Amino acid sequence: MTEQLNRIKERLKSKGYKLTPQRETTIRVLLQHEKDHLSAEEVFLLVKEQFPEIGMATVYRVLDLLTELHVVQKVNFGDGAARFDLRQANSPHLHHHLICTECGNVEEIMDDWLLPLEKRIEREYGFTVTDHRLDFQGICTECRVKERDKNKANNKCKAVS
Amino acid sequence: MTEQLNRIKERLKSKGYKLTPQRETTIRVLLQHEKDHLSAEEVFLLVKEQFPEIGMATVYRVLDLLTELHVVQKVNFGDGAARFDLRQANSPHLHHHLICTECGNVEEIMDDWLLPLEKRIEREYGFTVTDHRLDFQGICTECRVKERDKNKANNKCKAVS
DNA sequence: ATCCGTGCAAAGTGTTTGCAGCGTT
DNA sequence: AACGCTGCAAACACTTTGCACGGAT
Repeated sequence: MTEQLNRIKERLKSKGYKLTPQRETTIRVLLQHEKDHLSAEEVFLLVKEQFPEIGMATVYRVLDLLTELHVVQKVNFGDGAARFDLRQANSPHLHHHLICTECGNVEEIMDDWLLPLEKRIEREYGFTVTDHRLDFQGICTECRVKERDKNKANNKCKAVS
Repeated sequence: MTEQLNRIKERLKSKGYKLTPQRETTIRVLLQHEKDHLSAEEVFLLVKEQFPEIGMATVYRVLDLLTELHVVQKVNFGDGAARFDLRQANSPHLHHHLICTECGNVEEIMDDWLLPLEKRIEREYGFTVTDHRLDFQGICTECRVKERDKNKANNKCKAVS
């Protein structure tokens, strides 16, 4: 984790960007919430706890910067706000998402399924892949159970009335 | 194409929605631009040509409706605006996208690569997949050529100065 | 002295909502 | 008369921008 932080600091410096307290705090927050998919506003609130003077605009600027440096990836799950996903250390593979359309929960899966496909795309389409994104929408286990129970209840009511 | 239109009309009716001129025109526009990935505003402008009184809000409402009916899918390529993709007739498979980060061009590929993965997700994660989305970002052939030429030019200049 | 980075407020953009009016049923 | 659908304008949510200030080089 400190190692990751150093790696990122290095990358900032090597591109001529300064490591300001705002930037460092933002990076720390992102590392601490590696598993979440924070929106800009969520990042802002978390950073504000440690650095109350910061403004939204700065957070947006830092997030843009980190996107440019490939430290995070901007993703969009369809709820109005962009979210930011920390990228894996030395790996070219992003994780994929299982997005539940009932409860909005997002689960990550880390399997590495797409490399063969990327090779094929390079070959067949002449397209150099730098990134990919694979999301599945559907119903998670919990919601399927809930849904089933609800239906049962409804049927009971219908039977009574 | 008329066949598709009828299919969609049927689906509207079966869910108790009316087929108004606004809705029909919007659907026609979407069918005519099957290959594009129109934003709400682009749809609006195209519909307006045939139906000048229509308002943006109506277009948004129709697009929401069609999303709900699984006629289109809302996608987001990261350029701020949602785009709407006509879904394939009787096929559960969506197409995938090759998005060029240089010129913004979006190419579609229709291969059907993900069905085995979906099965595996159902089995291993207990997650019922209803939809998926697979996009690749990278550099398309044309941009790679341009990039190479530009670099050549730059190097020439450096050599001169 | 210059330049980069910041905070604030204002502006911008894409999207949603409230509401009165209209046409069907 | 009730209801679904519409157009308009206002509201909204997220993001970007202009600008003056401050700190580091």
